[in-house]
Amino acid sequence: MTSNFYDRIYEIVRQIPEGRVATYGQVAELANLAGKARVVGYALYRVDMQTLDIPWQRVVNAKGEVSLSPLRFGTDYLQRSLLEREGINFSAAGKIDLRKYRWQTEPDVTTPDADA
DNA sequence: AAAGTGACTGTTA
DNA sequence: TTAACAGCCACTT
Repeated sequence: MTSNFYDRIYEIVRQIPEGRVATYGQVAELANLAGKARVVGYALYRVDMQTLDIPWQRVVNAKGEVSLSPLRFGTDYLQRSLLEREGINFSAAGKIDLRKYRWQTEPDVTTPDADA
């Protein structure tokens, strides 16, 4: 049961620090599963039902919004609550500023756009 | 085994 | 800016 993919995914998600969020695509990439973002979502979908040891709430979609299944309707409020509790701020549209809260595991140059 | 589904993402309009 | 399409791969039936 549970393919290796899932174990890898869970491992990554567990490493997301508080006050930070990661996208499904990002988690997939870190888990060596680039392009399989949907699989990540599927894995987390199961995790929610099996265990709560994983901070699934810190995983959001590329739009910076909380994604959820119509089956879990209502849990979006829970997820948002948990994230706000960690210090993450939501916009009026209910979106997260990924530029600021995205879990960055790689050193980027921040694109110093010319010389101001 | 084939077809359908999905907690996604990037491109195009 | 949002909305719709297609691509993507694993899981379920």
